[in-house]
Amino acid sequence: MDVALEHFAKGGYYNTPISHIAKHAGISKGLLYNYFRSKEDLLTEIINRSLHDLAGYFDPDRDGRLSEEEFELFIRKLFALLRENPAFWRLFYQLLMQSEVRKLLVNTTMSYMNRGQVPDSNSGNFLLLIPGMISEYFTRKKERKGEDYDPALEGNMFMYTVEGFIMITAYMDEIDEVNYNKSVEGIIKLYK
Amino acid sequence: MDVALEHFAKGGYYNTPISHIAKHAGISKGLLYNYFRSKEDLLTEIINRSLHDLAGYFDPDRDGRLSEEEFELFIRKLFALLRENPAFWRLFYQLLMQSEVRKLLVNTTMSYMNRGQVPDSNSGNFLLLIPGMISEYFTRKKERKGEDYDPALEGNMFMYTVEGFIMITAYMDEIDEVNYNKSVEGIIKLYK
Amino acid sequence: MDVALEHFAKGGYYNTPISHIAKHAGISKGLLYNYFRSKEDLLTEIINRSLHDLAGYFDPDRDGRLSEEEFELFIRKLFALLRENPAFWRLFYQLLMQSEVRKLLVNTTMSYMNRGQVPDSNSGNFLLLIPGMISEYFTRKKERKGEDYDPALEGNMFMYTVEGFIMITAYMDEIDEVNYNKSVEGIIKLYK
Amino acid sequence: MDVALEHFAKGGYYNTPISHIAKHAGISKGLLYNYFRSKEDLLTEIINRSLHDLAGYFDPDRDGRLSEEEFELFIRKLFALLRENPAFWRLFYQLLMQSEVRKLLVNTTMSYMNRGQVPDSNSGNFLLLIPGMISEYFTRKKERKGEDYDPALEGNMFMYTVEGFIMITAYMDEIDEVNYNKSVEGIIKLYK
DNA sequence: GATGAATGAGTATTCATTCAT
DNA sequence: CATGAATGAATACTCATTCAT
Repeated sequence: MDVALEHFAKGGYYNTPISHIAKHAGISKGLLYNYFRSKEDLLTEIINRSLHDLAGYFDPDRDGRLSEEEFELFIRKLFALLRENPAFWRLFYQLLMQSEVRKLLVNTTMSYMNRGQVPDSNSGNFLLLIPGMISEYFTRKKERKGEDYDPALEGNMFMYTVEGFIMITAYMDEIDEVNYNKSVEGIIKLYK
Repeated sequence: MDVALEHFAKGGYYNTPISHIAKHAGISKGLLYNYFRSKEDLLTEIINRSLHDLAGYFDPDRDGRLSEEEFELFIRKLFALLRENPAFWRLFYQLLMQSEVRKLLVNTTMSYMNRGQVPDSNSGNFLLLIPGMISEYFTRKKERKGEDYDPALEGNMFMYTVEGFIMITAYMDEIDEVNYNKSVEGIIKLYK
Repeated sequence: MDVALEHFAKGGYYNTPISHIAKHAGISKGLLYNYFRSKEDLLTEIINRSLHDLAGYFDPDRDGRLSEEEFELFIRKLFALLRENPAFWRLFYQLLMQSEVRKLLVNTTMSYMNRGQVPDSNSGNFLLLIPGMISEYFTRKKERKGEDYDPALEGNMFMYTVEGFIMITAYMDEIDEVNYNKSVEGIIKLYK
Repeated sequence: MDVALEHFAKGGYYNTPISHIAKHAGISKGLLYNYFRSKEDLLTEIINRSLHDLAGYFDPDRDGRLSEEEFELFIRKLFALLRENPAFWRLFYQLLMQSEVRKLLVNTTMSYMNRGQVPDSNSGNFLLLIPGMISEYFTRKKERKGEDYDPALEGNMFMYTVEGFIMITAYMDEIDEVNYNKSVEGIIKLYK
């Protein structure tokens, strides 16, 4: 699965032959098909594994609402995962960009991230997959910020920024430590 | 080309057979090959056409630097183009997400957007393709904003936000007018 | 037809698209099809034209037998034609080398060269297409040469040599005048 | 490879679809591509295999010069190979007759036949591929034959004859034993 | 568990030929 | 007479998947 992730992320899922993966993994095609029913099954397993890891980080106390501390923690964890495994994010976005695969992916992801709340499935970004808690967080924040504060706008701006940051960072050949840290702190400062 | 763009954007470039495009365009495969030398040529022509339209909007007075008005105009134009032809942006991002195609695309785009300035080619976002003027804009802005202002960070935050906004908007089934406008004004207000 | 001959000879009949010929001839494909019913028809016309020229040189007095002078003349004419239009010979041999085309070609050629005499059609060389007169010539020559002379062998050796000479000469980038002339005289001296 | 050789020789390399070969060989196209990377690769392997067999027969004692016995042996071996596998020679000549393929073929052959000596590459006959030893043989022969003997002419006449003999024999439907043997002995007697 | 030979449906591309203008 | 847009059958090659061993 690691080898497959790496090659899917680099060459694209449809462009990477199963034989190529088998060869680089040092096994035969036949054996690969003993473990995965199909190429799509292999892909699904890769996605699932990473989403499973991801799911653990959200809403640690499982009360369905993000405190300010949880919000900051959530952002830091998300970005930490990004740095640990950028190949996964490249694959993830690559699939998300293909309209016909996206619905499949969105559904799979939702079963991990969400507990029954169905978001507007038409928007393809990652954070909308866990929209309930996010929008609720910004709604609550209005109390701190006063009348002029527009929670819907702020929530969206936050999502744009995070989405863009993930995408850009995932595709950098190597990450500049200083800029990376400044960006993370900048996002937290602006939207916490 | 319109039919091809539509199908490439929906099903993915590699996943869309040329026969499928020909059929939906109501012509034969052979005729398609009278107009385009190859599938890749068709893709390139589609990209070029849209980039050509795009290129006209940057730096209207051609002095290589963005005034505040030009900056705002640039953002508005960019987002207007996004609404006019979201399919192009879906295709564009789809290709940008595939590491092996990206360099080709980046080079093509650069020849349109840039005048000899070579950006850090490793980051795959759109705005980095016109990086000179953007970073210069934020550097100049420091004079207005004072000592605490970090132009590098602000430039990056701006890029993340725009990138995320384009991506998310391009993939929405239909755009909520109110939210869309609020987002545009929000981005301008925050980063102009 | 000249353009076609040139390209057929260089690139091969099957490898040379009709469009390529039309373009180099400065006409449209459509016009070409006004003059020739098919690609094969074009080929046939080219062959016929050259064979027609060729046919005039054999057996000038039309008595069905070669005198010694006619034999020498025939060789000289044959080799002169070779030098005038080596491209035709390259095309001719090229086609002759393809078993499936050869029968067609052999038949066409025979209708020009021969008057009803059917040679062993299995041997693919040029001279066998006019075998009657040749073999008759060497049979008569036995009278001059005596008991040890084997007309069948001599006729064959003659054919091998001429065939090889044509083939090798037709494919030379440029002909060395001295060697060419020595070869011609050598063949005449040895087999006249 | 045997099936392919047979069909290439009969129908021509460019005219024989790979599917046709696979069908007659009783395997699928896919399997064929497990063994050969491309149609051209299949062709190259066929040529190489036969050239490999051929190469063993030249200059048996590897001293770079042909004795009279070696010369005779060489001719006999060459003609024996011709009878064993005429299809190969038909294919070989067929390719040699196509100007655009010929250089490729000449180079491949030379790496087998030759040890660094580069002949005039423009003439397309087989024997010129091993020209050094041949011309050297006839030069030496002058000592035996006296002042009037022209080694260049004799070498050429020899080549014409052999070339013509191979070509004509390779394309005969069936070989007449008596004529074949007489021709072999005739060539040896005339040029040894 | 492990292999890799074998398959066949699918895909990009070419090209002779037609035909309306 | 002349064009070139249009077609569709043919062809090399790929690759997910199966299965006997």
